[in-house]
Amino acid sequence: MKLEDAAETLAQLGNPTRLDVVRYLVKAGPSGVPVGSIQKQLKIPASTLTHHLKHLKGVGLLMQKREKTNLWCSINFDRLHEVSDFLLEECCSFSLRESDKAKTERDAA
Amino acid sequence: MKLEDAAETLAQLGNPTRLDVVRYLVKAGPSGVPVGSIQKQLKIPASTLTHHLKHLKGVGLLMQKREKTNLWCSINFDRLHEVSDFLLEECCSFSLRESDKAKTERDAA
DNA sequence: CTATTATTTCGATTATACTAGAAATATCTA
DNA sequence: TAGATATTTCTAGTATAATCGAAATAATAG
Repeated sequence: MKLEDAAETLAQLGNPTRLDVVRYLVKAGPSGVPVGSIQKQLKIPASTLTHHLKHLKGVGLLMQKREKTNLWCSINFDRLHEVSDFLLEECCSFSLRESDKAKTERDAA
Repeated sequence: MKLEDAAETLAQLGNPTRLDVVRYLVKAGPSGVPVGSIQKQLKIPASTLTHHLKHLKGVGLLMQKREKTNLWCSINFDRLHEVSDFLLEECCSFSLRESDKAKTERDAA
């Protein structure tokens, strides 16, 4: 994942309203939920919600599928994983080293 | 981690310049690097860099420690983990289910 | 104390994002 | 087709962020 893409995706996740939506969609699971359910559950005005969904779709975090009058929304889990992986690239080995240091210090005490 | 804090932290990570800094600090490891090194390596104007470092410090992603004329910067790995954990809370079980589905489909074929 | 290097503050410009009501459109059901 | 429900577009107000040069401050070495 390129830095610019990761930054853009993280920026979209960095809005409280959108993060709330994402969290809701994660909990909803792969089958997803209609736009209207999100709106009612999270109490977001319809136009505001549409605006945010467009953003999430724009960075590939959101998938949509129409069924009758409802538009079902679901999270793109792979994308979410890509972003969190970007955040942690390389860093796990370092934090392990930190943990080892801490452990070593405890052992020495 | 509270949603508001996660959103604020993600928003700070969602700027290309800052994410570049974070990536650089992650690679630098726990010992960190001086502000000036970041500035030269990533070619960010000093005042711009100070501005971004303030943001990163504000959400607890950056730790600083003065040593002679240099101000050493290092990433707070724990904080980075907290954020990525927030992104993935609950979602791993779902993506496992998806993997299981995929596996099931492969097995059936 | 002076010079040097490192970092921050100030200030101004420019651009972009958030929010949500009202009206418009889309999709279905009867 | 009419009526109901779902979703989007339009629009406008308000707020916040990114950028960086110039000047100011901090910390040290000689």
